[in-house]
Amino acid sequence: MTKPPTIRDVARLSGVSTATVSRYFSGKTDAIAPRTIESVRQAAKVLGYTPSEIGRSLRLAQSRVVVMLVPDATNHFTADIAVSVESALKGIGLSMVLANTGENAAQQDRLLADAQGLRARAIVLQGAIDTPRLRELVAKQGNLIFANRRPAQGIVAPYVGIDNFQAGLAVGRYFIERGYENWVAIHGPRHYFGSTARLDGFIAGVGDASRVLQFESPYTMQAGYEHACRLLDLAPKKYSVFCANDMIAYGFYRAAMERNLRVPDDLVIFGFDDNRLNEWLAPWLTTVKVPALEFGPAIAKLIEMPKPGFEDGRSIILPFELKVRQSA
Amino acid sequence: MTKPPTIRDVARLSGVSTATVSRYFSGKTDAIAPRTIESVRQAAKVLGYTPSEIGRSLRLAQSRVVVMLVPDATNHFTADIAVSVESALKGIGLSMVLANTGENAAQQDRLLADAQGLRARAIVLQGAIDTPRLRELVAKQGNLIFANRRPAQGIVAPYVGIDNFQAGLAVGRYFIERGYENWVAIHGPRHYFGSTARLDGFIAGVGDASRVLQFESPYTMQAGYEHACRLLDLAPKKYSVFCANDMIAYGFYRAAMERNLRVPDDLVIFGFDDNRLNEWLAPWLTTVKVPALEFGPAIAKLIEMPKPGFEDGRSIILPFELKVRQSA
DNA sequence: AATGAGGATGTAATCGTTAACATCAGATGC
DNA sequence: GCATCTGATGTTAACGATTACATCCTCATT
Repeated sequence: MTKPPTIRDVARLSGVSTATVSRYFSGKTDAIAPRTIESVRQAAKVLGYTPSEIGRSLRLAQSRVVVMLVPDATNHFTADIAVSVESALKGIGLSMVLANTGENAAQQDRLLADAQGLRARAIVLQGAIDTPRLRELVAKQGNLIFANRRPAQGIVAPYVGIDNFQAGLAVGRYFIERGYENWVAIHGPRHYFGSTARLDGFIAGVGDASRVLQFESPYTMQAGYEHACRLLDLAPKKYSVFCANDMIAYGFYRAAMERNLRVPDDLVIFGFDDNRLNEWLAPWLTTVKVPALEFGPAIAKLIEMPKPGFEDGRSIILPFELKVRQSA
Repeated sequence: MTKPPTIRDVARLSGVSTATVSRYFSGKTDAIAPRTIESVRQAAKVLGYTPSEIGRSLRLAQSRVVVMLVPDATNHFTADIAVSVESALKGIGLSMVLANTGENAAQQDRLLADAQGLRARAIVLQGAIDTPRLRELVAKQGNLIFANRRPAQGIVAPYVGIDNFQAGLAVGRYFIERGYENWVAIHGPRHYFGSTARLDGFIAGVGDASRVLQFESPYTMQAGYEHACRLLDLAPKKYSVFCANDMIAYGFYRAAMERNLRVPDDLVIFGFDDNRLNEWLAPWLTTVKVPALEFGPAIAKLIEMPKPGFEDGRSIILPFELKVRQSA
């Protein structure tokens, strides 16, 4: 209704200068007389004053906002990472803005511009698409952090996440070790950095690219379902399928169920991420566990690091784990 | 690295005043000569200039940020609403900040203060907890919007969502119609406004409160699971269970599976929300469909509405739908 | 009593943008 | 030729906070 009280209103009411009020709200209380502190506190309370983050940001040329760009906020794994980051950031006094790129390069670039406009303290990208604008921003701002997928060749910026190649490798080796046949890899979109790292690792693991059926796929249940339908109807076999994430695996599984196929007797399915739904809704899914909740602290640490930390592209590699369950 | 260019830098480079540059970036281009437009455009591009949202917000005493407070961002239904709102807001030039209250009153109040500090254009609450601070804010700022759960008695603010009482009523009537017995209601926490509206509706629907076993529960799978274990072990019966949301229903179902109970022969389960996972992972779940994707446009409309819209607590009631599947 | 130290507080410039108002050049009307 | 108008652009005072620097006061010291 009425516009919010400013530092000046508080100063006037408590009979001090704006400088003193500012000191009070920036925690420099040991330089203020106790009586003054009390009177400022009172006045602020009476007026219902909250310092304007905007005024402060302008003055300090530094906002407390961190922008997180995600390809799909309804992906449970993505959401887990976002929650973890948000809560870690709050711990160091920062807010998180979440925005969806919808796996769309133009949309991503628009959002990057927005983030720049907000003078974001940092920009965290879960699944970035390689565009000129992105490269420009990395070079000029140097406050971008790549989460879960490494930046493309030639982009120097810190990365937080597992080693996707090694994870793919581990799955591939597991396939060999167990003697699985009819390998299928449903991998993520090629425009995502590191989306293919998993695939490359997997191929290195099984040791023979020519025997791997490869499909490029969006990271959705729908896509997994469709790939499965095509595959299972055209050339039914006992496939061993490595899916780029759990969503794709869910979709694949559903198609298999509809055809009365059983895991692991008629079909082997591997997912990736081990999002928290698995425990409840897909306790059958063998997958690679990525520690979603460790992203927040790692990213917070990176942001608090003095600038040089960004510039030399320091990264934090998290551990992964093969989670073997019924489907393999 | 280097600090970002300002409007002054652009003005200097293109040889015009800051006012002209400002006009260009606020879209008042029809008052500028075409040649000037071009030179400003060029200069901005060369410098990589993006207007500072902070400077603009300060000057306009109005930010373009909308804060959304959610009790649990990893709940898929919540995430769907958030995505819908975010995308609708982007359509009208606003950004969304997402924050988790973690179902915690103190945390909610802290976040409300943060939102106030950001001078948020609006604050959207998915599941608000009734606190003095909340009431104060509603009265003083008048820019709060309640989503999915109505505000408590005495709080006048717009609401977007279904009529929870009517939905509960429909479920209760369906129970009667189908002749279900052994009614159980696992309802949400009492401190959520409207959490009990569903329960009250349900009781009105079945018509006899004394025959309804009631449990208060957090909105989690874990909680649903635990309630189910206790109930099914202590006094096994063919229960007909109305869960406060789908998560609770998932947990309940898992416990039932572990005991080799089948739906609907040994057990009837109703969920609530019909989040998008159901289609893929829980195609058996009977539930009340709440149109998550309609929240965004509705909320955007409310925010664009001139102030009086807020003040008289105008609301948008969305339709719901009983989605009967295998579990009932 | 004069000096100085040091603690508490005030003054004022500044951050990047917008917009009301001022200015100015050229076109128009008489 | 002068007044007037119009369209393009410039000048400048905000917006709300922070902070370097200045000031003032009180004591302690000599």
